[in-house]
Amino acid sequence: MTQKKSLPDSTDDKEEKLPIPTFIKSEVNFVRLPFFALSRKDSSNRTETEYRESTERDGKRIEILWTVTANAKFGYPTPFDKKVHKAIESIISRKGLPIKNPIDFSIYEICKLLNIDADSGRNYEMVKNALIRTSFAGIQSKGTFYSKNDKRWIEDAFHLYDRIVFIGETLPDGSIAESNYLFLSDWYLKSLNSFYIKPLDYGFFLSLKSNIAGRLYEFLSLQFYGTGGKPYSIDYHKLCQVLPIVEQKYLSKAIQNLESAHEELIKKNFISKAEWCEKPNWTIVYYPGKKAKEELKSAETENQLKVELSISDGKQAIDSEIELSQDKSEIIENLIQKGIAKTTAIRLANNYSDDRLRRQINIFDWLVRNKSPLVEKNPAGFLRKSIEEDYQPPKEYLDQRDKEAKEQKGKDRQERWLKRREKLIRQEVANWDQVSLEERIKGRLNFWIISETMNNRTPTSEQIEIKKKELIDCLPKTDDEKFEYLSQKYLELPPDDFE
DNA sequence: TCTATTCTGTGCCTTGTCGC
DNA sequence: GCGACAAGGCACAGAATAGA
Repeated sequence: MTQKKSLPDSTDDKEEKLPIPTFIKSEVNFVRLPFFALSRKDSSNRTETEYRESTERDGKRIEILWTVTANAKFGYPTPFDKKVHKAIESIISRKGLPIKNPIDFSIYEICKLLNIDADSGRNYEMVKNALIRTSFAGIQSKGTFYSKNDKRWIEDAFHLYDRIVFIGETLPDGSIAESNYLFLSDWYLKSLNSFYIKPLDYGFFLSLKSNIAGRLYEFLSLQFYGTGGKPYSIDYHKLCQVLPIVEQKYLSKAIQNLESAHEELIKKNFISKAEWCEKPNWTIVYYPGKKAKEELKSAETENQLKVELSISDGKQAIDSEIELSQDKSEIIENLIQKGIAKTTAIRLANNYSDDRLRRQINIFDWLVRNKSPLVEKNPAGFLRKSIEEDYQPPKEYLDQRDKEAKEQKGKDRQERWLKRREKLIRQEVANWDQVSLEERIKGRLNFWIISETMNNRTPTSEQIEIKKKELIDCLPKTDDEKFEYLSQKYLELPPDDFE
């Protein structure tokens, strides 16, 4: 077995390759709305694709509908059929406007454009079947297909191709076809001729390996034009309808299904990133990459695209500042560190107040520190549930918190007293000279007299004068000595009447 | 217990090779 | 040129497992 040949790659340097136009003219309605299935399996299971939405037009709320129905015999248009259609668009793009029916083409040419073996009879058959399947798929539009020519949303049932006549078959005028002829439907043809087109890089489209990536490229290319190059957000549900892909029940599956396509588009710089937001309805935010911006710039300069992009009042451009606040980000980071999944952490942060989140995180931390059995088996699960149900803190937690609070209060009082004490002492140092020396030693002198008297050594007036002089001589001279001296007067513990 | 994620298998398609 | 066949890829579904 040789290496599997990848899907046609514009970078392949093969001989006999037909010149591929850089840009092809893709009709906007068919870029915006779903038509082809994106997987073989899906196309074999699918009989219909329905895009339904409630929107407001002219002040009225209306239901719009786009349905693609497979022919029972030929089946639903497949991803390969989509590539064949893109090759048809490529052929059309080489023709000048106005485009007229029928479009003559060769299957050889299509095979070359698809970069598949043009000599294989089987490939010829596949291309033929693709064109037949596409022409048999029925479309119903109720306010979804926009006719730029008529400036209105149409209500009609039609096909993408009205008729396909292969070489040797009879043409509508009775003559025998000498080439293959494709008759485009009226609405499609009118739309192309009224320049309701989105130029797409065909080489880039072919280079995308994932069918979903290819579909996202054309869809987002249009939407980025609508947002003026700003990020574009879309609900997952809606995206599933417009691609179309099977809608998943779980977020992880949804992410998994789109992951490879997103990675490919990021790798090829069409988008810089695709961000999933769980709230409100699994929203995906697509940020245009270098390639998308370049295309946008090119379309603007050429003034090629004048479209009415909005088919609904759904998600539009969003500003970049959808990012979370610093507080929320810190909380989310904290929750993730504690073992909660990122998506859940974001959901919790969005649903509950910062106070509640912080309170429960504090209780959780306390439980962990105290090796509580509550957080032994499934700590992250406990934390999530405690936030969701706003658990009351345990009694021990409250008791300890009260005790800590009391201790803290005592410490704060002590600190405030020490500051007050220092202030009082410094004030007294400053006012030192306002008090006489006799007054300063009065207390000590009296204390000495009482002590001597109690010991039956009642001092004489001469002895008192000597002691008085001695005490005055001992009084401090410098400010520092005065501060030290006065410190003895004020205890370090706050007095009972303090505050 | 419910929800989400991961793993694995299935069905279908594409591609290349080989032989008639 | 054509058919048969094998290998690999892809989207998807369901079972098993982990997490909340």
